[in-house]
Amino acid sequence: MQDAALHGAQVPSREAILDAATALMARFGYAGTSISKISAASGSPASSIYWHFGSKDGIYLAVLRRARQHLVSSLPGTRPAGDTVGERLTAFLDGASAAFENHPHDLRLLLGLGMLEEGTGAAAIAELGQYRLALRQWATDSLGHVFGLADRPAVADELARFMLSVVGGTAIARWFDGPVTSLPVQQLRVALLALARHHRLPVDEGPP
Amino acid sequence: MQDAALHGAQVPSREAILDAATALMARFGYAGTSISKISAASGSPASSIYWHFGSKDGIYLAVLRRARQHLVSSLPGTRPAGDTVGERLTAFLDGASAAFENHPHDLRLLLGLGMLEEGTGAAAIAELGQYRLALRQWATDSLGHVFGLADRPAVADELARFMLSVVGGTAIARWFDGPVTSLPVQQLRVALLALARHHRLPVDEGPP
DNA sequence: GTCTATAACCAGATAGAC
DNA sequence: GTCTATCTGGTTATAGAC
Repeated sequence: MQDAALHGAQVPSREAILDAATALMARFGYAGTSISKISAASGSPASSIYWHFGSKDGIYLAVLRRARQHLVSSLPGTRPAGDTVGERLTAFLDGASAAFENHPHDLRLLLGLGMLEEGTGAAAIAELGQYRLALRQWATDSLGHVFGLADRPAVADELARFMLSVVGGTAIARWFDGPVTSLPVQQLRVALLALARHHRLPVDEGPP
Repeated sequence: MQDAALHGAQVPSREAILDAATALMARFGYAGTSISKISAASGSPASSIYWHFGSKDGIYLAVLRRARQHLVSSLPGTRPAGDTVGERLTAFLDGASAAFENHPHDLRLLLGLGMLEEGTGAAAIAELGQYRLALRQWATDSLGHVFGLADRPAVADELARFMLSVVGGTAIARWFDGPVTSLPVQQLRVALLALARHHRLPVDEGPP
């Protein structure tokens, strides 16, 4: 497979193709997105697409890579501000909610395209794994900082998994219900605090 | 579209076709499943498939219908047993976890095939909505009974949505990680109890 | 109800001029 | 880097014998 990076030139059409492919694949999935649709949506002929990406798998891989970069670089830092657990947790959840709102495409790509196994290249599958790992790492680090869990990584990991389950489930609900549905920040707050207490973590919050 | 029901005959091949189509669509999605693959997997020629279901949309609709029936009929009743909130909640979550383990196909169909909008028939989309509603109704009724929420339906609905978000997110994690991942029953228990307390519901459980 | 055969079309991918 | 033209194969769907 050829790649524009090897040729050194800056290619505006490359980005346009990626934009179109991202939107289509987030909507219709990998199998449901054809080269000709990408061609029509981006304005570039099919041969240009192949010149840039070599194959349909190549486009998919490039789309995933860019989506991961976009999403990860839009995440807030892993040290949410605040003097108390409650403040830091609020800051963390607000940041997560904002990222959730601003990157529906990228999330859908991660979630919806998990269905491939056969029929797609190993590189794309690996990229998907990286995508998911990056999110997990971010959540684990952030929650570790919120609750002061440097010495209890297992607990941080458990909280992150639970949190990401809710994120994933909410993303599903969103693609049925549309943008009305957003992250249930309040419930997540209550749930995460309860899980922290359940692990006997010091949580400086009582009933109001 | 024709339909075997109109012809009155019992058709064993119909079920075989549906079995094959269910497995394939749960794995590869709607667009990724072709008639010829269903034909090869079920042993019936393509023309038989069209005789039974009329179109690819027709197969999809029938697959969804049957998956919904299977899943819904496998759910435990909406009145989990127990004298205390804690006991009823445990019974409810154990039942949900069992259904989750036993019906990965049916859940995947619900979740993964949400990506269609265009390109698939309106009837199939409506069926998907029914599918999802049935699950929501079951969760709402069950949690209403667990916490005694006959007079506070909004709270029951909120708890059900939160619970189903976790279920959906876990289903996603499962199709990355495989059957190792199951419903986080313990965390769900802690979270749901905390949300109930947050709504000032009487919860007969303190720290042990 | 199931078979073989096939029509009509669209998919992924490539060739070669420019 | 982009264009037009094209090849090959798979796709949905149908026709008509049995």
